[in-house]
Amino acid sequence: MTERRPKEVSARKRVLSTAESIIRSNGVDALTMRRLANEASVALKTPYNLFGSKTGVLLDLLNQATIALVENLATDQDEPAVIQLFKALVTLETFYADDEEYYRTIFWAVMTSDHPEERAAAHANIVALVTLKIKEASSNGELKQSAGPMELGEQLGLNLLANLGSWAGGHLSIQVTIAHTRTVWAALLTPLASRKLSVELVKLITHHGER
Amino acid sequence: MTERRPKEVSARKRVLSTAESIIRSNGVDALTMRRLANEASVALKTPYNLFGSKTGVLLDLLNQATIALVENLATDQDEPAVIQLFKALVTLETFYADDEEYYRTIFWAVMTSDHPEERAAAHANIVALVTLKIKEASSNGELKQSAGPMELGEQLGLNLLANLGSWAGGHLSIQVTIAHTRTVWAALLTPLASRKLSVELVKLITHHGER
DNA sequence: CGCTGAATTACAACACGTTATAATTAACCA
DNA sequence: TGGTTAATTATAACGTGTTGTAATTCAGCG
Repeated sequence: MTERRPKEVSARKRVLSTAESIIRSNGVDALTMRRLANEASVALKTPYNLFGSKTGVLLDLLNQATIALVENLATDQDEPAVIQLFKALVTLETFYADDEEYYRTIFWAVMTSDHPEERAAAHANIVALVTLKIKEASSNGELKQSAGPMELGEQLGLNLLANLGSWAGGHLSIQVTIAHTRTVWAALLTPLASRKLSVELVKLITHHGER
Repeated sequence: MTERRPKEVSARKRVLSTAESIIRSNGVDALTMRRLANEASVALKTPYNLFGSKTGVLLDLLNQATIALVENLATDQDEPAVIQLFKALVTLETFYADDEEYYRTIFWAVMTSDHPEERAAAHANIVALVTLKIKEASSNGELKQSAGPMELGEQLGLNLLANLGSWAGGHLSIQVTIAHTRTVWAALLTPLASRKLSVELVKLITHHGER
């Protein structure tokens, strides 16, 4: 019943950092389980014990990145919740832009894995997060009564997710991707925003004309 | 230089219909190249000669479906181009809904293939199609001058694509997916629409409150 | 009819993700 | 210190997509 950790932990770290460095230097196609095991100095089976599958390894890398991203999200609680959402979009953009190819790669790898459970988790998380903020905005009087916070939050969250999916799979930069998301969010929220909020949203939506 | 067709054509048809029936009866996971070759009474190498890869086979199935879909798109040229776009959304929805699991499967298979060229093609196609209609709308006076047809068309097309990607990979129905697309399209177009068009768009956007 | 050349075939093989098996290692506890 | 037990190891194997090779088939042409 007692769990043994020391060796497993170090092997775990070694596998993860080896995976990351292989991806960084040679791309995700170069990441084979045999090479990973060799370079991490573990048996082929060990990554399977620790992470369950190749996707499990990549998911762990993605989770690491997501944790680091969420730490950067420290929001100013005094600001309107809707504005916090838009600022989070900026944070996300600059975070991913900092190492775009790497994040794109692991995002795509997890997204296209056969085991759909992992996709569903990340999916539900982000929608819940956005919905939470929208509810907050709603109870703060930032939005008109006619706005259904659940549907609105789901709509915004799913839009972000869908766009990130396109980003991961394709040839759009994270900047363009987030710009599209911002435009759609602004277009959806503007008709529902209270007067005060509208002023700030108009600034955001006018970005569309440029570029 | 002369091309021999008879045998190749029949083999081609046999491979495609066999692939389709395997997917329909046992899912895409059951579609292995060896099984496909066996049931199509063809050597393992033949599908590679004809389609290049497994993804090539699936892409051909998707193209078949797309051709059938486009035939259903026969639009009423007298209507405003923007309204034609929204009606095309309805056509797409009912077409996919008719056999949702099958279309979802092949869509996903092509979308997540390693060879990205195939993705890029479908990608460019749909964006071009939407952009064309938006340009038409613009020169018909359906949209205000401030609307940039290129960016707007790209934005709408990419949104549709991103949402279809989510649909293919996930657990959202095609109805919900298209509803989201319709809402976003309406939200983006409404501020840019001429007075006459606005009236019709308002009807569409009010779908959002329900369900 | 027989020839030619391209398509198709049968067969083997490769690298991949993954799993099974049995032997080995090493942390924990008495 | 030595025994117990779980993790790790080495090794082999399976099914997969894909490719190479050499033999075979077959439409078109003289």
